[in-house]
Amino acid sequence: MRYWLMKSEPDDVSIDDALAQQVVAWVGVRNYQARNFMRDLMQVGDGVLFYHSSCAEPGIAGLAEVASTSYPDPSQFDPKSPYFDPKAKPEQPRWMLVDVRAKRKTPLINLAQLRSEPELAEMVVLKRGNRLSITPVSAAEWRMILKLADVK
DNA sequence: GCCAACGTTGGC
DNA sequence: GCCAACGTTGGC
Repeated sequence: MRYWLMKSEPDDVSIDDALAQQVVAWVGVRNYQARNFMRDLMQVGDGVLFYHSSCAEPGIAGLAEVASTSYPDPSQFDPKSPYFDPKAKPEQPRWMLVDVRAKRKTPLINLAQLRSEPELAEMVVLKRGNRLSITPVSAAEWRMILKLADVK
């Protein structure tokens, strides 16, 4: 059982969209490290912090969980998709994804709040220059964030 | 295999 | 829109 932070642009898929759909396939990850997290480490039931990025109010916006093991991201094979990858072949896919089940919205925890918590100082997502869209979260960080979100 | 150029991310 | 930081590409 692991914990993760997964970034989504709310203009694309917000926590509200995810809750409405219940389960979303996490399409479009095109970074090998993030792919490897999904492919090699994620297991059904892992905790997910749903993070809004590239928007007016970046921060943690909800809670979710990993709902499948990994499988090929179908968008890599679709020439009409912005995520199309001409080098990917169905018999040898490059990009994998998992399904994510949205669980609940939280009061938005913004970056200033996250940075103000000494216990969260080592969070990967807060590290300078970090651009990874999926980052590991420790059990202690997870508990701290549930506390900040006032989740019992 | 090096590394400069280029593209992308994402907060501000 | 700016720009720092970082990943990827491709010529050599």
